[in-house]
Amino acid sequence: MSALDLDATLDCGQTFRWRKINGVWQGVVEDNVLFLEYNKENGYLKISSNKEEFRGMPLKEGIEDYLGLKDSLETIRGSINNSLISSGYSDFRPKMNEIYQASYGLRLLRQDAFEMCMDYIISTQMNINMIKVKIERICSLFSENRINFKGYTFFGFPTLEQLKSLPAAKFREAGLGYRSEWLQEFFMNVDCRKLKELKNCGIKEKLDYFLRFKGIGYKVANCIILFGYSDFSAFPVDVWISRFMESNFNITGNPQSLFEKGRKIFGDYCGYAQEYFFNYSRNLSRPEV
DNA sequence: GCCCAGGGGTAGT
DNA sequence: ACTACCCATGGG
Repeated sequence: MSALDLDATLDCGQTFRWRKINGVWQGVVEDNVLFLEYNKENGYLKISSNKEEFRGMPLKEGIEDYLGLKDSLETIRGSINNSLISSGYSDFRPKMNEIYQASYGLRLLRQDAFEMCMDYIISTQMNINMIKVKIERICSLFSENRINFKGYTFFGFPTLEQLKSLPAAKFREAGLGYRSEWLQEFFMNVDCRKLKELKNCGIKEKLDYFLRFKGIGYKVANCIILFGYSDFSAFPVDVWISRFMESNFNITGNPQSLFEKGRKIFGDYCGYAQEYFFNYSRNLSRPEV
């Protein structure tokens, strides 16, 4: 088993439907309920689910894919380091090595693009705990998606058809504020076939599609592309990344220009670097996970 | 009461 | 292209 930091992976702002209870991570991924327990000493990952399979794969194989365990962290870090050198930023390397240490075993999940669209439209100007609560509130509107597992109740992620049936007022009731109309319009206008086609497209084409929706700007679009398509050339810039780039690398600018700079400096795996930065910065500002 | 959160739209330069 | 201001909600 390759190196894995399950706590960092499931609690670094890339996913919102996981919670840790009595040492066990409980999560909902699409319509799968998953319980994960990781033993750091012997590297054993205990998996339970309401289903035998995950995304058409045997459970173990499917979860290892979901967790990004097939990513070679050495390859990724090598690529980032090479990019630092070729872009003329080799003086960043000591700081990067410190960050690698702090985020060792953090992996980017293979998540669903449609699910990420809703999650990150909601995420606008909200903290992570609030995002989790709001998403859960929307999911629980559909009692037909209820899944009972090991004495707990979960809700599978709603389909587009289900979400289309919600008027903006329903989102208001759920406490989504000014994001309500964005969500309603998104579900009315999104093209599921296009979402699938984008898997074979470059980041510019993906950006071009998502930026047309109200409520999706540069940051949200990059999150969808990074977390929903596992396109590691995306580089979302939020307040944390913005502050991090300035205080550690003395790089300033608006989010769009930081996106361009991040891509140039950190290269093909800048999305991985970005998540290391986010995890590193956020851990410094809170006492305990 | 204040400030802030994985920002974005809009109107004004 | 850049800036200033507003936008709901809830927690510290």
